[in-house]
Formats: sequence, structure tokens, C-alpha cells
Amino acid sequence: MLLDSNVGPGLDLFVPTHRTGSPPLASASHDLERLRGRWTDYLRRNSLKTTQQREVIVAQFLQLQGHVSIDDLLARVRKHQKRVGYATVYRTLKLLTASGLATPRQFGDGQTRYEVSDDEAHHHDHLICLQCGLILEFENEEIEKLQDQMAAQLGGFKVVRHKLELYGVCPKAMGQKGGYCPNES
Amino acid sequence: MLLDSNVGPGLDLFVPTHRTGSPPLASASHDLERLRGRWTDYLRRNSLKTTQQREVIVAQFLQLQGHVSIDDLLARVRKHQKRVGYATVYRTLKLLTASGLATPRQFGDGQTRYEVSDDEAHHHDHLICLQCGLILEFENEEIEKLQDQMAAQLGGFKVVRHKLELYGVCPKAMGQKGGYCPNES
DNA sequence: GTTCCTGCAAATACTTTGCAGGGAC
DNA sequence: GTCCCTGCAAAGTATTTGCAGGAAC
Repeated sequence: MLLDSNVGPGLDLFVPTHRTGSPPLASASHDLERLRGRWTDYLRRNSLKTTQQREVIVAQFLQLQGHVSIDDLLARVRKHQKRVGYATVYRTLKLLTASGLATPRQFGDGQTRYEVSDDEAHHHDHLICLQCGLILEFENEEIEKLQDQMAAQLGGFKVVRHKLELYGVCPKAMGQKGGYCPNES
Repeated sequence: MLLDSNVGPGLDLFVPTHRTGSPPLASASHDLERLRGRWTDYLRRNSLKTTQQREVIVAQFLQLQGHVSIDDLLARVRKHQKRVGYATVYRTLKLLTASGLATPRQFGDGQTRYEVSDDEAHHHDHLICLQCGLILEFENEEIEKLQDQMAAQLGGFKVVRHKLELYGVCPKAMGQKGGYCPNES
């Protein structure tokens, strides 16, 4: 349901994802290859087995952008493999998390969502609509620069990672005349 | 792992607290008065009743700093009022949230924690040391300004609240010669 | 009195776990 | 063959809800 457009430096991603909607597919396939490689390495290093279920789950997960809930992912997986249980998805996502390929996130609605965490990809932050739950992703170098400065001032710290979440309301929810909700386009 | 103390403009709090420990009590009692006033206003405006249970729950909650889980809070409440049910605490915290006095937070362990959110107090963000868990609080207007801009660009959103956490390492942990850890001073 | 609250227990929602059968190596 | 894995159902948590009695106004 959404778009994906680059808007320039300082404002990069624009990948709206809806709670119940389907996140868009990742574009670069060589990235996928690399990620897949990390996965098989992980399996090998831990003497874990390759199974049809895992293959499908991982394949579906890695080609997503944005955040997936267990339900979303299971639905996708079942299109390729009928009869896959929730437990398997939960268990596989745990492995993905342990292997560093997935990052669990809580947006406050009680469900855990997962996103592909690619060290080599750009980090992104989130804007969550308090009205409808729409989650937009963004990147902002200026903010990151200020964060680094701030940390330096606070005692010479170096920022290793960070988490920034903005919770807001869209023009429509604010009751602005003519305002529309990005989730409706 | 949490805390606070004043250090000056732009770089404010600095006070330690533990996740599983008991948050410290708030210092300024006139603040408490003001918060309490907001609560009674909220009750009045919504034709809600003042009950003994609510009184105790709200009193206990408002005098805390840091984050409390429902269990923590209920335990405190029960010291003053035996026989208060979980449901009442949940319901009251929901009212506190609706009134703007409480903010729910998820740290990823499945439990929701709440903290006092005081509009008139300055909002602060956190810098967490990955080495020792020290948590510094800070404020940065420039960053907030950029956040507002970002949200506006992402579809005209207005930021209602945000969460920013920086995870970093101190000079000492980085192995810098002469570098020291703020937690040791 | 009327309306709102409360505790309790039952109900939900999400996630984890036990187990017997099946698949990967 | 030996383990590891899977689906299912049961078990766990955290949180919400229905209800009858009780308190606040």
C-alpha cells in the first residue's frame, strides 16, 4: 500500500508501512544474497538444520522492508507453504534475531514487530501516527550529527547506536481543513 | 539503571535509578501539588469520581521518578491500601495516561512501564553507557526542532512526543589515554 | 438515589513450551 | 540412525472486560 521515494539528502526513506498492511519488497537483490549468506553461515556455525519452513520464512522475511508482525509474516509464508505454525515463525524469528539479521521492535500496541537489520544498510528512525498506527521511516543526518555532538558534550561519549521515535498526528487528525492522512493515499 | 541531577542548561539531569529497583521520590513538592491539581481537574472535567483507591494510586505514582511497572506500583499502593486489584491500577493508569500525566513505555521485556510526564517540565532524552549502564539525561532544542521539521516533511505531521535514546561508550571504555568515565567522578 | 468504581474472576491477546512424529544430515 | 525441527495444543504472561456489590456525589 505505499510508496517508496527518495526525497533527497537528509530526508531519505519514505516507506510507509501499515500495521495490517504489507511492507514493500526490498529492491537490491545482491543485498538479499548477502543477507541469505549470513543466515546460512549462522545455521552452519550453530549446527542448525535447513528446513523447508525456515527457508520460506527467512526468504519472505529478508525480502521485506519495514516492520512485520508475526501474523503478517505467517500469512505470507503460508502462501508458499500451507501448514506452517505460529510457533515455527516465532522460533525462526528468534534465530534471525540471534543471528543479527532481525531486530524486534515494540511500538506500544502489544505486538512485537520485526525488521531486517542490515549493518551495512542505513539506520533509520520512525514516525508513528498516534491516530492510525501508520509507521513511517526516515533518516536525518543532521539529527545524527547533533546526537554525536551531544554525546561528546556529555562527557566525551561516542554514540554506538540510537533509537529515535516520533509520535505524532497527521493534518487530518488535527482537524486541519483539507488535511489528509498519508495512510489513505 | 536510571537517574538524575542538574548540571546546567542544555545538559541537565544526572540521577541514577535502577530498572528493577525503586525509583526515587520526586523532590519538589510544589511540583507534586501542580500535578495533583491537573489530576483533579481531569476528574472534574470528565465527571469522574474521587475514590480512595485512585487517591492512593495517583499519589504513589506522582511521587515517583523513573519508570514503574504495574506490579511495582501495586506493591507500593498496597502498603497504604490493602485489597486493591490489578484492574484498578490498570484502569487508573489509563486515566493518568489520558489526562497526560503518565506516559507508557516499553523496554522490550513484555511489560509496560509508566513514567510521570510533566508537560511543564522539560522533556529529556537519554544517553546510556553501554559499558556501565550509566544513564545521563539531556535536552537539545536543535534536535527537537529538526524532529518537528522532519515530521512536517513526512506528511504534515505534528510531533506530540518523542523518544530518543543514545547508546554509547565513554572515553575510558574506548581506551582513550587519560579518558575517564563520567560515572566515576 | 443515581452513577461511577471496585475486586474478582473470566476472557483476551500475544508468545512460549511440551511432546510425539517427521525430516535433515 | 541420530538429532534437530515441526505442528498442535496446552501453558504462560500481560492486560482487558463483565458483573454484582459498594462507594461517591
